[in-house]
Amino acid sequence: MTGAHDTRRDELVGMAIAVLERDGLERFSIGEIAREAGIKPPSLYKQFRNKADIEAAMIELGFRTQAKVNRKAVAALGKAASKGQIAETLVRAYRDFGMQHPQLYRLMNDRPLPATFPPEAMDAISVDYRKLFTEPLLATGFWAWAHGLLTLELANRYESQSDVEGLWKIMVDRLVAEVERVESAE
Amino acid sequence: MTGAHDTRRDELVGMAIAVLERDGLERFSIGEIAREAGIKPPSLYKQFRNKADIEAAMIELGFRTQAKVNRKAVAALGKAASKGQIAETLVRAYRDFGMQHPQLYRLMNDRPLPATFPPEAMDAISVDYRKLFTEPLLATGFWAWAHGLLTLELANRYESQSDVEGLWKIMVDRLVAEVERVESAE
DNA sequence: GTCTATATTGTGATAGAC
DNA sequence: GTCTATCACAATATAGAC
Repeated sequence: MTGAHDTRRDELVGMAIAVLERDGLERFSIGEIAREAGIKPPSLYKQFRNKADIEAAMIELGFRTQAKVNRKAVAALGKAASKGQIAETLVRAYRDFGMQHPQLYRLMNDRPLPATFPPEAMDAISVDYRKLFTEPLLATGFWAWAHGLLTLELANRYESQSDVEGLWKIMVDRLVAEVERVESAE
Repeated sequence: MTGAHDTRRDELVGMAIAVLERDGLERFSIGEIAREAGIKPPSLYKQFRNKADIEAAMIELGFRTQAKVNRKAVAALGKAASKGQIAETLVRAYRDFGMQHPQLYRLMNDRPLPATFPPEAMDAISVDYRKLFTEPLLATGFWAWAHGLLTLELANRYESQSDVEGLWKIMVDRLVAEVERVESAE
């Protein structure tokens, strides 16, 4: 989520995400973003209209990053990868992203998106999943499953940590069976 | 969530939940709870230590209510109900509870539970699900799926509302197949 | 792009009287 | 169980100079 930035705005968005992860979604504030950037809070208003504007930019960067890591993970598999391998890899990447950016993941997914949110940012992700299924609804169904597993993991809601891997395995096994069933029928 | 109350404390917890649903998780406050109850904010501190204490009581009432509606829904099926019918009914009750108390559902499930949270409140729920499975992890897996479907529905994250019913059906069909497979093997 | 100064409002919380 | 009075802060945001 860090790296080279074209504009001051992009740079500040990256710092805002760092602050979000450090302080948590409920506590992160304009003031702390400014402190992180080494400036005073009013200076932020030259780049962003208000706090919601900052959050929208953070969410957008989050989705773009997610799309990038997905594409990279699948590309690393090579051309000969089966649909099942691709599916498994995408789930792994999804979980890893959430575990590495838990607060950003919450910001991105726990409430309705800003009304003005650009659809391209999300289309870049969903396209990865839909290729695996003939029935598009099935892609969304398994996405919801992964989302549920991940949010409960992030919220520390499983009784024992040792169960977590098994829970993901149950889901991935069914996902792989589903997409390979489709593949063999082609 | 309303009804007879034994103590002033219970009464205030019910009002706090009403305020939460009205104002939303991000905005609900001590001041608004007091206003709803027709008292001044400091009076609340005779019944609760602090805001976290109020939230813990709200969460606990939420889980107890959920356990109650689950038990009621299953009881309404009668003794002859199959495991599949019970499973389908429990999913319906889970979704309905979330849709009727969206903000409370978020409070209950979107972050780690208070460290001091009494386990009985949640055990009363999980017991309903575990009866359906021989493998206990499978119950948690389908719970996570329902949770994912519900949170995305509450966050308005599906492209079209018409898809929502289909998504739940995909999940319920697989759940029913799973528990009836177990039942027929008994 | 940054600052100082300031407005405005809200927040959770305590002390102590009735 | 309720009140008044008050604290101690922290929040987002604006105006206008450099």
